Formats: sequence, C-alpha cells, structure tokens
Amino acid sequence: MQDPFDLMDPSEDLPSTPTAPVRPAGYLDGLNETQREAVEAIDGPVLVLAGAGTGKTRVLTTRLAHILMQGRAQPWQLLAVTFTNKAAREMKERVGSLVRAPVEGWWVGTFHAIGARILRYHAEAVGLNPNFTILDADDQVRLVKQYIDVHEIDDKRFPARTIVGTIQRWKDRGLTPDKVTLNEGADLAEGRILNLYRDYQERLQQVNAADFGDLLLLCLELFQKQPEVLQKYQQQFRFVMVDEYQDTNVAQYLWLRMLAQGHKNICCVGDDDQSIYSWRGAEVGNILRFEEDFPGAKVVRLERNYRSTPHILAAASGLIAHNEGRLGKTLWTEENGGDRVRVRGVWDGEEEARIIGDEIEALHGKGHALNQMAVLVRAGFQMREFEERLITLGVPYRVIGGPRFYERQEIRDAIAYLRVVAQPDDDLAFERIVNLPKRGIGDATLQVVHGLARSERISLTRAVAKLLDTDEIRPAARKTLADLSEDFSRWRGLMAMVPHAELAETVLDESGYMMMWKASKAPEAPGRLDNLKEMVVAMEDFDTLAAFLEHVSLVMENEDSMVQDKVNLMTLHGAKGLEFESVFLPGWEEGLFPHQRALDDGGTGGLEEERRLAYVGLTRARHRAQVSFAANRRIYGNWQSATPSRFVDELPQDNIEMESAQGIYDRHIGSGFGGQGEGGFGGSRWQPRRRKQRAVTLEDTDWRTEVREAKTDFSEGERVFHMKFGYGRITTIDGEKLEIDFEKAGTKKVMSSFVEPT
DNA sequence: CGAACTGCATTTTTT
DNA sequence: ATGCAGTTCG
Repeated sequence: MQDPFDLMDPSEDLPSTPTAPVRPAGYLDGLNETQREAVEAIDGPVLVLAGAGTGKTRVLTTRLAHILMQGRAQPWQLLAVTFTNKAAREMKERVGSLVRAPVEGWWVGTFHAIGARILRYHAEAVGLNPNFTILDADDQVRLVKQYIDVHEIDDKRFPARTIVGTIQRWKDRGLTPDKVTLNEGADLAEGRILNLYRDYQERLQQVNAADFGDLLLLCLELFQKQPEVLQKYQQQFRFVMVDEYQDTNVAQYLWLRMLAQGHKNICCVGDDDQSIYSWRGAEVGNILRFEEDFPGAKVVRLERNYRSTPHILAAASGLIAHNEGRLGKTLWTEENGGDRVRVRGVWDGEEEARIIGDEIEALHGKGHALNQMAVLVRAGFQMREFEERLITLGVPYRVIGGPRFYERQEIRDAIAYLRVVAQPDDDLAFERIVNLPKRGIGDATLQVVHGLARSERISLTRAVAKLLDTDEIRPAARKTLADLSEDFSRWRGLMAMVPHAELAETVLDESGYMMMWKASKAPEAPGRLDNLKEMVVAMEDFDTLAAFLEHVSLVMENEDSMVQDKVNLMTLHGAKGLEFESVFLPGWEEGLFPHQRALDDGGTGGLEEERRLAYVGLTRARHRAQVSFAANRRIYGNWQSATPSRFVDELPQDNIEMESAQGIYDRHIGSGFGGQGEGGFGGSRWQPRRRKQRAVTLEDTDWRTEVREAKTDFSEGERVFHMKFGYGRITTIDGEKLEIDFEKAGTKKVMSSFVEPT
C-alpha cells in the first residue's frame, strides 16, 4: 500500500532541470495512497475532494513542493490562491519548510492580494493609477451614502449597508453595471440601485480606488481588453492551485478559468460538504460542476480522516447524509475507541452555559489544555452567556472574531491621513480627516468643495486647491484649508526623504491628531494613543508606505495569540479550518440552529447550508464533542420556548449518548418536537419576516440626477448669476477662475462652474 | 455644535 | 436587553 521508500514512480519520472535538487523525495513520505495520488497528479485538471481532517493542506503544500522538486516549474510559474491570509500564510510556511527556501515574492496569496498585484502592474488599462487605493467596507458605505440622496433612494428600505451588499453580490457574480440584467436592476428601487452602482463605479475611477470586488472584476476586464496580457499570465502560471474551492464565487471562478485556460493544469481542493458561505456569494455549483468545466478532470477523494474518533466521524457523516446533491464522500478512520457524541438537553440557556462551563473546568482539572477546547455557537449574541459563565468560574477564554486592530477608529483615522499623503485623490480618506481634529471646516464649506469636485469631476484635494484663490469659501475656512493643503504638500515632500514610520509620526503630530487625543479626557483616549504608537512601530516592518497601506487594506486580520492557554469561543463559521480536542456545540434548537432566517430566505438550500455548518462544527472535534439544546431561551429580552433542532434527530443514535432532563427531549413522540403546534420558537419574533419589497410605484421611474454641465466659455463683461453672490459682471477671466464685480457683494474671485449666464 | 432622545433591528464575514 | 443611528433640542 503505502511504501514510504517507494520514493518515485519511474513512470512519473519526468525530466528535471539541472537546478532541481538531487535530494530524495522525502517530502512524499508518510502520505497515504490517495494523498499521494493527488500530489503526483500534476498535469491536467484535478479536483481533490478533501473531507474534513483528511490532510488537505498537506496535500496542497506537498504538491506545490513536488512540482518544484520535479523541476516542472520555477517558483514564479506557480499560482496558489487561498481565501484568507491565514491560509496563505500557512501555505507559505509549509511550502517554505518543504523546499527549504523562503516563499517570498511567489504567487501564493489570497484571491484579492493576487488580483491587486496583477492590477498594480496594469492599472492604466482599466483606468486607474498603479497607486490606487483599496476601499474597505467603511469607505464603501460612506461612498454609497453620498449617492443615496442623489438618487432619491429611500434609505429606510435600502440602507447604505444593504446597497453595498447588493453591489458586492453583483460583483461576486462578475456583473459590472452594464451586465446587470434589466429585470434584476429594475427590480431594486425602480432601477435606482443600479444607477447608483453606475455612479459608484464612476466615482471609484475618479478617486483612483477599487473595492474588494473590483480587485477581481477589473482583472477580468483587463484580460478581456488585453488578451496579450492574459496570455502572458497563462503562460507564466504553468500550474494553478486553489484552496477551499467550494467557497469561490462566480467572479473568482471566471478569473481562475481564464488564467488556467492555456495549459489546464489546475488543481482545486475543496469539500462541498463544508460550503457555508453561499450568503457571501460562494457558489457550491463551482465545485459540483468541476468535471464539466474541465473535461477529463481527475477526481481524487481524500476520505481517510486523521482527526476525529469513529463516533464523532459517524455522527457527522450520518448528519450530512441528509443533504442532497452532494458529490459524496465516505470518511473513515483507522482510529478506535473514543466516546460517543454527547447530547444534552437542558432547561434554559443559563443551565447550558453552566454544564458546559463545569465540563470545561473538569477537563481542565484532569490536565486537558484549555487551548484544546472550543465552544462553537451559531450567532454572536450567544457568546455572552458563555463569557459570563467562564468569568464567574475564572476560566480564561478568548473570543475569536472580535474587533480588529485596523478597524479601530483611531487607526483608521491615522491611515486616512497617510492615504491622503500617498494618494491625493483619495476622497474618502480626505473626507474622513478634513475636519478631524476639528478645524472649523463645516458642512457649508464642504458643500462648496463637493460641488466643484462633482461638476468638474475632480477629486476633493484638487477642488480645494482650485478654490483656495477664490472667494467661494469664507476666509476663515479658506485659511484653514490652505494650511491643510500646505501641510499635505509638505508631508508628500517628506515621503521621499524620511522613513515612513517617521513620516507617520510627523503627520499625526503636525496635523494635531495626536494632540486631539492627548487633550481628550475620554476614558479610552490613552488606549487610543497607545494603539497609534503601536501602529507606527508596526509600520517599520514594511519597506514602503505603499506596502504598509496595501497590508492594511488586504490583511485586515487578528493576530491570534494562540499561545496562551485559553478556551476558544467563536462562531461555527469562524471555526472552519480549525480543530480542537473537545468541542461544545450549544444552541441546537429549531429557529436558532438551523437559524430561522436561513430557513426563511434560503429554503431547502438554506437548510442544507445550516446542516453543513453543523457538520463543520462536529468535525472540528478530535476526541470529544458535546451538542446541547435548551428548552427555554431568552432572546432579545423575551423568553421563548424552543424545541430541539432537527439536526439532533438526524444524528445516528448509535453514535450519540443522550442525556436530557425529563420532558425536554422526546424523540419518538409525534414529530419529535416538544408539543407546540408550530416548530421553532413560540414568539412572533421567530416568524418569517416579510422580506419582499413593496410593489414599485411608477411615479418617478425615470428620475435621473440632473448633471448640470458647467459652462466654460464666458467672456469678459458678460452678466452672470452666482448662487451666493447674486448678479454681477465678469471683469477678468483666468481659465476657470473668474473675477466678477457683483452688484451687491462687490468684487470676488469665483469658479466658473458656480456661475450661470443670465 | 454637542448631548439627549427616539426608533429599530438584531446570522453567519473575508478580502 | 441592547446598541446603534438618525434626529432633535439646548
């Protein structure tokens, strides 16, 4: 079977380049037969169906090393994409240790990081400068907000957040504004959302920015516009590898397909049973269709599980078997023994937290590391209960998925300053800091700046520059803006002179931002100052300011300090890819898990995704898994009675050990639910919500923003009207700057775009 | 311009 | 219950 000394199959022995190390292929040792099959299937399309705990990462990294060791490609000819930075980092580390070389500068990274890298080389082709800004969620929302009024969209029905989501979903599907079908576009607020999308894209272009979706979408555009560029990459990337393929969205799929089309050496690793991100645009269809998309694909199933005990594995397998439309895998293990999955029915949430807390304490007392225990909840609000209990018990814990360093307000403010320094056209960053600290730049002033920026289609920074020697802005504000402009010019000059960490210090200091927090007597102020210092220190790890900013936009992550021995508290989604000795799965109740919302708007597909989530949860456990449900739970302040999740019933009886208080669980009575007519929580809060939008009204279907074309060809002596200064006669013309003798206001310098002929 | 008030929603989340 | 966002009042 697996002979560790059968190092190389002669039939697979392909000519190696002279530079290939002559070291025996020790890296293949210890792979099982199927893993090895996956590693050695180098040519042509390959789909590796990797069940939970079957050594997926190992296969991926070994395969990469194998290709290199075989001399089939040089490092820069490999493309390996992941979803998260964490996965990318892990891959780099493991490949690095296999080939004993640093994996620096290789094409190993997240879809977005690699997309950005490609775009920076070819930015001009898609209308951007190479130093374009990458927007984050916050910027997106603020940008959309600016257009909600313009398009007369009811922000009650369509909050900015939702619109950003809609645009994102379109982008996930590879849809630029012109590709959104009329039907779909017109459906949303009479097409106004689609119009907003159009403006949004145009604005991004103007401010030289791209959002996350664009990092892929613009690549697609680039490849279409410039086939020779695509061809270059197709030739360069002789081997393409993809992790978590079940999570790819349409845009990513198209992106991969284009890049791999040349040689078709693409290897996708994934598990359809762990697809839990459809709500974020992931298309399970991509993995289900792989063999059609890439004819002649070799499919390798990794089914031997190295993680969990037989009962846990069987329970998870029995559960997931209730799903239809799976590619199907049968996980097995050579391990023996182990306990059954424990299932506990309790009276209420408090008791549930108590029994789990006690169990954690007991295990800890028996010498089990807290690190190796995890409580996996369906939704964030469930965590509080456990936190409280663990605090009471004095058991240290960590919450995974909390707020991140780079999302803190002060860090984002500081970064906004740096963004404006690095990229003057970055309007979103400019807006964020123009009056922070307070400088007396109020709405009125900004209105004027915005007006000019919009009518001239220029950035705010440029608009400000133009307005400085006019009288459009009242003197006090003008002075302030002039000073600020000057500061930025100076800082930009400094950029080439001093190290960027030092530059950051200077900027934060001279802008008064530091002073603002030093003067603040808010209790959190000192912490914020510390964070700012920490950021400056962190900047030293980067070669350039641009590199730091790229890091901040693309690597928004928590540095998980897994070193300390603490119980892990996280959502089921957050647990994907992790494993623990003991796993606690509370809240298995109808309405909560499966979540009512998922059921309402996902239908059967929604239920199946919830079931996959349950499967993911169970398969995180190595030795112990404990599922629990409560008969009563307080949700948003009201007590609701709950019935056990259908998933509890779906666990094979032979693999579980049920212990439930009297009357809380009775599997064999009727439908198995605790006697209420309706499933789910009793209260109306758990009833399906009406989600469909009200019918469209016809009245203002054709409403469009009126874009007033600024008249540019004024002549001296012409009589004009100005919104603020009234009527006057032009005395001097200097490009767009006019000097006008106003009848009431006297002589003023104004911008031509603020003036209309009479 | 900032503090207090009101209404409202409240799954999951990366990049 | 709770927090957040938008609005209104001093």
